[in-house]
Amino acid sequence: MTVPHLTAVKCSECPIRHRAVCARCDTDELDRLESMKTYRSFAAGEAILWRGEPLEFVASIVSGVASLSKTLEDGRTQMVGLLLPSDFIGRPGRSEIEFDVTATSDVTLCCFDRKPFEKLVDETPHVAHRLMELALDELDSARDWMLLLGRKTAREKIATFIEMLVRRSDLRNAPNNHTTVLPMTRDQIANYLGLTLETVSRQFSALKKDGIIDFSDRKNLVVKNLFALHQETGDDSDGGVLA
Amino acid sequence: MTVPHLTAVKCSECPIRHRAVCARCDTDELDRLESMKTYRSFAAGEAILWRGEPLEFVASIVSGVASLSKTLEDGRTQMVGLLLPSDFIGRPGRSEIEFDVTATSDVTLCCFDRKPFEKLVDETPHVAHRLMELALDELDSARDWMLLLGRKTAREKIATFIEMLVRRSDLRNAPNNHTTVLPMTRDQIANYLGLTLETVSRQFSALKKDGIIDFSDRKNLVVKNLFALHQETGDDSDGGVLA
DNA sequence: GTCATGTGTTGATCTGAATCAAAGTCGTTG
DNA sequence: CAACGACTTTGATTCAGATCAACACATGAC
Repeated sequence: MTVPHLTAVKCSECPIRHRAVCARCDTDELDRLESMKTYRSFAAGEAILWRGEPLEFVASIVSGVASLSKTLEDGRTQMVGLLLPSDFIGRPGRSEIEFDVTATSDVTLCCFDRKPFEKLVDETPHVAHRLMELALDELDSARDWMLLLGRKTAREKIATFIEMLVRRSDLRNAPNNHTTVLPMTRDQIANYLGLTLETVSRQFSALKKDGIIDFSDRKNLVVKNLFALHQETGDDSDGGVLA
Repeated sequence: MTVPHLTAVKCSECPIRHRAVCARCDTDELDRLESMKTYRSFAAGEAILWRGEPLEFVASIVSGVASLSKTLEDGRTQMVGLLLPSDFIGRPGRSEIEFDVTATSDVTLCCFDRKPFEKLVDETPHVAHRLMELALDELDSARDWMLLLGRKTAREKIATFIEMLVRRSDLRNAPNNHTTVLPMTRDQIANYLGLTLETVSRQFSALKKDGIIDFSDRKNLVVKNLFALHQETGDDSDGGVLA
């Protein structure tokens, strides 16, 4: 899978250098970080962190997709965030989280023990600064998602989702014929968008029938017309001839 | 209006000392802050900040209620945040915001010019730390709201909203008979909850009929049974006698 | 007072998405 | 390769909440 964030910034292989920590890659602290890191893997479906559990480490996604979700007492759940490669898990200064973190696909994390990581953060203001930026970015995207959940129709939700995937996974193609991989099942997409899996499936079928997207298989998606994604129903039957 | 946050922390009158800046109130920096502050007022309905506009100041709400909202091209809008007295407006290190800020009622703000405020923040790590905490709090409540918008029913949305108001406005009453003031119109509540104003009105009526809440007038609300707020429909007709 | 105007309630109807139900597709394992 | 399970599609039906519409109730201006 392509990770534009990693190739965009020329720096060594550890993702945390890029998104979470280092806007100024030539400092000493990075060597300290480097010596602290460990890798952990989780199988698809496995829990990474439970709500309320003490937070032992911070981490950066190396590969795979993880999700943040909240659950009501009766089992209804809503994803509240999606973590793609190079994204950061962690709450500077917090020891608990308010949501579950689950591996959506097989996931590899690059982890740092929380305590020494926080010590490092406290001692290097530009790293703290970078983490604040990340938190504000998260806040902005959470608010975008609130608009989606509260006011968009099923088709608009799917369109926004596809557009987000294209934006994050495909930076080099021509304006049309973008390619993406759906990183999750219909059920998980439904949880992310505040829909049911049936509605997600129907909307994909409708977009396909309208010639806006196409599937080579269940996961691999071609967007044939990015602009039309955001248009009305594409009810193009042209008003057929009188019978 | 009662502002529990202000009375809970014994400190001088400026709200920014309490929520945004100062967990350690005896430092010199506060005097610098004190000399920087100015007050601004906005009438109900007036815009405080527009999306994309350069951000000239940070501020703390002294009185009144303001809201953050996002709007789709066709006019559908969704509130993405509600600012009550002592809440903070501002994005350390950012010069723009991604949403509109509007005065929901008449509002008074305690403002600080952004540049000198940020200088102060850069020079005093514990203030930066406090701002990070605020950002993470915001993120947590944004995610709670995502669960509400994506998965809760109209009744549950109203119940959660009422409970939030009670929690923030009324800390000293007995477990039942909590009192609150609805700080906004039905229409604004609907925008906050991802509903229409008619649905909001109907749900209030239903809760009243079920004896769970009561209105002395349109704005003043008594919660007679906080627990029952979160129960099922309260369809208590008991299965009447056979006709 | 009465006439606007903004706000709130209630009723009737419609509709988009949920729910219920049945098949179809793919990948895996024995 | 057959049989199983996980995932997906599609159809029929239902229902919560939206929409459309009318009226009620304040408040303030004149």
